[in-house]
Amino acid sequence: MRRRATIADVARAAGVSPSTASVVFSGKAPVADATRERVLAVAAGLGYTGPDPRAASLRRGRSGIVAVALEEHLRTAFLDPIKTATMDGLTDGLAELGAGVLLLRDDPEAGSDAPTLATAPIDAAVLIGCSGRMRETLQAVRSRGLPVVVIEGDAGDDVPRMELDNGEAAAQIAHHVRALGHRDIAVVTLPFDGAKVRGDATPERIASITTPVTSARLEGTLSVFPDARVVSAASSLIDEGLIAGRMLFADPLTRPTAVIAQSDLLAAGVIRAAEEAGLRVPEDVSVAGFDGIAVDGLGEHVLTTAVQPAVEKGRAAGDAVARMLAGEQAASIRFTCTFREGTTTGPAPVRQPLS
Amino acid sequence: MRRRATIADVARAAGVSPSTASVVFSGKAPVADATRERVLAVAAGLGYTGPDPRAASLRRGRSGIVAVALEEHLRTAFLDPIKTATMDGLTDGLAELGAGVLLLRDDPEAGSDAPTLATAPIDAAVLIGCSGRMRETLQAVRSRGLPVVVIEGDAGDDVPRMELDNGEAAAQIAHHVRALGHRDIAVVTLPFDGAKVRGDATPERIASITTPVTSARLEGTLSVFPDARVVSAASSLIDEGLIAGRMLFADPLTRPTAVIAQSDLLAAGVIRAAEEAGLRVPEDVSVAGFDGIAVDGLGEHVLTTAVQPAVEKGRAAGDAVARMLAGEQAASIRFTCTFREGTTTGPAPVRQPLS
DNA sequence: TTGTAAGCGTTATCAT
DNA sequence: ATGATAACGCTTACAA
Repeated sequence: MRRRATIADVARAAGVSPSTASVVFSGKAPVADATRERVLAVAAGLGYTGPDPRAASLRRGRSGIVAVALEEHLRTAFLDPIKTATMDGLTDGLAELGAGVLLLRDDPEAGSDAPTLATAPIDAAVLIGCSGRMRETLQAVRSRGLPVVVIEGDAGDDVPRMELDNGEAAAQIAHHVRALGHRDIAVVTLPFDGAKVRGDATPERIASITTPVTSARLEGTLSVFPDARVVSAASSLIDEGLIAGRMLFADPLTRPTAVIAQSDLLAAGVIRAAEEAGLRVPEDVSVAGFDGIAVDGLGEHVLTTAVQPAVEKGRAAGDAVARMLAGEQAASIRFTCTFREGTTTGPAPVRQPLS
Repeated sequence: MRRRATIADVARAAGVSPSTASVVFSGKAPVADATRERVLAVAAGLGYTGPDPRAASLRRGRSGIVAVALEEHLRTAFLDPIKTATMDGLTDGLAELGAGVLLLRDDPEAGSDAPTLATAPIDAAVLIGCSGRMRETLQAVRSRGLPVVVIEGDAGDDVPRMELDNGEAAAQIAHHVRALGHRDIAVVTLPFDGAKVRGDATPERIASITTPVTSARLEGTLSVFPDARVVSAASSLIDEGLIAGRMLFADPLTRPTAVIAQSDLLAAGVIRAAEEAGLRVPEDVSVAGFDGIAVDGLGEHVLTTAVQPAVEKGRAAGDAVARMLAGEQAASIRFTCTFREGTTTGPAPVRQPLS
């Protein structure tokens, strides 16, 4: 087989100019019916199935592709209900714009030549959960002049952000817990950074948190409970909450009466750990989450949590990209979480005085 | 601001040829350190951040992007645990190959100019759950000479397929149910086609099923229970199973003693419907699923089901694409499901004779 | 190690 | 309604 036919071949065989043939396929200008028929017939005969998208996108300066960069391994992202809900809204918003979604990882393995924000043929980028490490790649994208929108992250003041009132919502949960009489509190946090460290956090480590969501929620909680014990999880998974919960409930004398988890999945794990330790929720220990998703395996419990508008966040990001691509300005949007009191928090138990 | 700097501008300003500048960025040939430094410095000065991916991909003939086409709306796909598991394996396999994943819908709305298999700058395509409608688009891709792999679908004999032994596994479940003494059976199927019709199916409709998974599993079941009542669901969701279950359990006189659902989610819905109708599972009615995923809200039940290797399926598809891109042949693979007996199937209840 | 030159396949512009 | 032509920005033989 010879080389693939091009639009020039088709044009020549049909006895028209390349521009006419091009127009037949793009429909961007009127063409005589007879001419179109002929071109199409010739194209079919040559096995030409339409313009090469690579060439078209070079010429047009648009590829019709928007990158969605995730901080973590894609496998992890798909497991996170909040991310999928956000993606859902996002793909919706982008579809209206006529763009496809290219899934990208923030940090492709060094050796791999997988596409990155800097090397992929994209028209714009949406970063989900952008933290420090992403900054320099981001710089490359921005200096290419491509629109960038950030969901739950910080990429500088001139990059539109779609974010939550994480601090306020976390504080609201904390207030609720304090109003119930709790004084011995533990916080189970989302990851501090890419390092996936697990366990009790020192003040220094807390000061060095690079993940904006983690630090905003933590600040909200600590504003109410400055002395809370802080334990970080390596990712937002039930199993991670389980591990953290086991740590917290290991010593009956020092265990908290309430645990504030930074995600519903973590909270579900903490609850499981509590039950494993023979503690009743909420009679012996209260547990609160964050996100407002449906969690598997919680049984009859309804989590006390902050419900976030995840789909709307994604859709708003898509809309912002569309606007920027159209040359307009796009503003940051701050979404509001809704506090939901469930059945997993209750009055603080009365401590037995040490006789 | 003037037009964006190109590699030619950089080369000129650095006093080298374009090819040298190109090599500095691609690293495909040795360059004197001094030269590289100079080029890089000049590039930085001009705000040049590397080759335009669109131009590079035209020249190279590769874009580094593989399309993953889903039949349904992305939102729906993400809700399906099997699809996410498959995507998980797939993105893994493709990452090794160094390709990005472009999420595509099979059937973009007519008005939208969203990219399609025919118009996106892709190097290959993976179709998940390809049914009839996708065929013609597919034709365009194949005649562009791009590798195509299909997961759970049929795109012609020369397109490698990653599939399950759906028929055998379904038959195995049916045998299990029959061995328990059941004779009054209902099947709750996955969608027949894109139409999302719901309810009792006529033989004609059954004959016209275009979704391969649905028809393969159904044939397996009918091979054991030729007279089973067949009810189709509009999609693989717990709520759909619930709707189907309500239909089945509406009339105590005609209700089946066992329901074979084509997915675990549907089975979970059927179980919920049974409990809603005051029926105990499995004492009054047995329910079996398909997939082997963890389902939310099943309580203490362990579903009797066929466990499929979803992640492996995806990864194998990624590997197949890699092989085809390397010019090798890729063969179809048929994965085997594992029957798992749970607690949702039991002996058929003894019918009260009508006195 | 660096330079020359020839495209990659398309589409926008401007005539005709 | 159609045609001629010039980019779009880069890469890679091949030559020096």
